[in-house]
Amino acid sequence: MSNYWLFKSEPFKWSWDQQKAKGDAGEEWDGIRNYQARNNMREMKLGDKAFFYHSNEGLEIVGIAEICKEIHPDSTTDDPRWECVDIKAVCDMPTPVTLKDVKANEKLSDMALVTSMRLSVQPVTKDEWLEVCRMGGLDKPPL
DNA sequence: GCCAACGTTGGC
DNA sequence: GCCAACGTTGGC
Repeated sequence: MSNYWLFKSEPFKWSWDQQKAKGDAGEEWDGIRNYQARNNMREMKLGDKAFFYHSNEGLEIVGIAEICKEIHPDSTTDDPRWECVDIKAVCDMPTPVTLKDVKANEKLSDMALVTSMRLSVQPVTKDEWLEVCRMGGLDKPPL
């Protein structure tokens, strides 16, 4: 059974468009220097799905990505503590789901996006996954 | 650009 | 091992 996640990115550093341009090759999700975020990445399995969220600007879930390489050393540092996964774009959210939308939805009140504001790599429950996909206009959510 | 929240570091 | 200082994240 696959699990669900959410990756935050500041679009002026690494945007959904840039991620999509990488296609199936995917891209290393490097630069994470937070233990909780790294620990979440350690749990990820090939094929797990994840929301791609634009922080700072946009403040919305813009697309769905998939883990295409499991945990490995972060190539941007020699510090062995920091590891990461690779992800590739799967599809756009037909309608981006904004942070405002998430906060306004009672079903999503426990979502880490709301409760752990600063965590940049978060777990998403299956219920949350389905609800956000529904809000985003995805009739057939990737599972 | 501000600043609150919160994670990390380092002195003791 | 506590906790103050400091740095970073991210919403507003």
